[in-house]
Amino acid sequence: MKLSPTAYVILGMLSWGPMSGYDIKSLADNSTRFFWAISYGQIYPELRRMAEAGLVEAAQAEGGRRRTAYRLTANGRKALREWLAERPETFETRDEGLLKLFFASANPASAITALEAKRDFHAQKLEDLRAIEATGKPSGFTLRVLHHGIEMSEWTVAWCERAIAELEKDQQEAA
Amino acid sequence: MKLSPTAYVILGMLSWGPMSGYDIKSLADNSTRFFWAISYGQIYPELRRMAEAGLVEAAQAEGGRRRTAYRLTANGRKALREWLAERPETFETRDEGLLKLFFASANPASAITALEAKRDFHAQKLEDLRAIEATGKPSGFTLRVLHHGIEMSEWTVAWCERAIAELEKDQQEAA
DNA sequence: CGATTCATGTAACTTGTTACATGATTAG
DNA sequence: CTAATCATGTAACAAGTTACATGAATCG
Repeated sequence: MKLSPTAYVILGMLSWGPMSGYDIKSLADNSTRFFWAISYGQIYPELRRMAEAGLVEAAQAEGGRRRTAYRLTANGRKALREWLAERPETFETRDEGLLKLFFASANPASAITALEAKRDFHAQKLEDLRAIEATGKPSGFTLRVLHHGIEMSEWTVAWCERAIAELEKDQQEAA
Repeated sequence: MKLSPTAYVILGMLSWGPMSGYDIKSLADNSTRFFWAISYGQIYPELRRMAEAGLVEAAQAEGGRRRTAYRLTANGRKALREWLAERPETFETRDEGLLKLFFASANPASAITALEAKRDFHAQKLEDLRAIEATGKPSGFTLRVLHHGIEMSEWTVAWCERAIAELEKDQQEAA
């Protein structure tokens, strides 16, 4: 059975304990979203398919709210472990800021706007990641990934600042 | 008329001079692909739609090979300039290496494999970008974007090396 | 003359997002 | 009581990839 990388996000989350689709989405919005976003439109159909394939099973339907928590089956854990052992292949970036900077000769004034937007985006991301760090929850591998995000965002903000300063200097010299 | 970011890649390329769909694809594979990839399945239908909308027009159908080069119309240039002036919003990453590292507690030995694959990917990218730099073609904004890619790749390769070394040290201490 | 490159195009598929609908429970 | 949160789900849409088909021109 071939699963999409997104299905493995679900499997990975369930490896930490039983969870509902809602829990998975909430967790993803505070963690993997920075390097692998997922949406409800994927989660619920995928959970159902994985249940049919025997990779996950309903864990509880306890009192209170209507809610289905899923847990990994032995097959599900095996599928996750096998996927983890394979070399990752997807490393994609869609950066509209770099794209606009790249074509900025058609509108040179837009270059600084694009860089400011890129800087602001990563500054916000940095703030979000530091807030997650402050909760003290991540440890081990997840903490390492968090630190990657923090350091990368710091680097990116600094790069944007530097580029903006250089462009502004160019403008002054041209004037 | 609402255009997809990918359509603006085409418009941006045409702002440098008339080009065929094939030319656009070749150029993109040596430049924007690192932060905004496009495929033939988008280019040809998009060129046709933009021609119908009056943003581009066929420039030549000169002798030799069958070939349609397009150039920007005044409206096309205007659309490009307006898009450039808007704040960019899309900054997305899909990093399967970080994803596997994030869930590596379910298979700890896989962490180093994932990091090595990530390192190798960015080392290859660095090599590609340096080869482009060596052609001496990029200048101005495109050179700045190229340098962003080079510096970011260097940073990433170094980060991976460091993380691998730390994980290997952890393993030794555990043994 | 055979391989490569130039060149265009489409169909099927995969993937993912957005918006909406629905309704229970809980906190203030 | 009412707003927020918990919770599930789908339909329509948007975007993009892959594989394939076709064939001319050029290079060795």
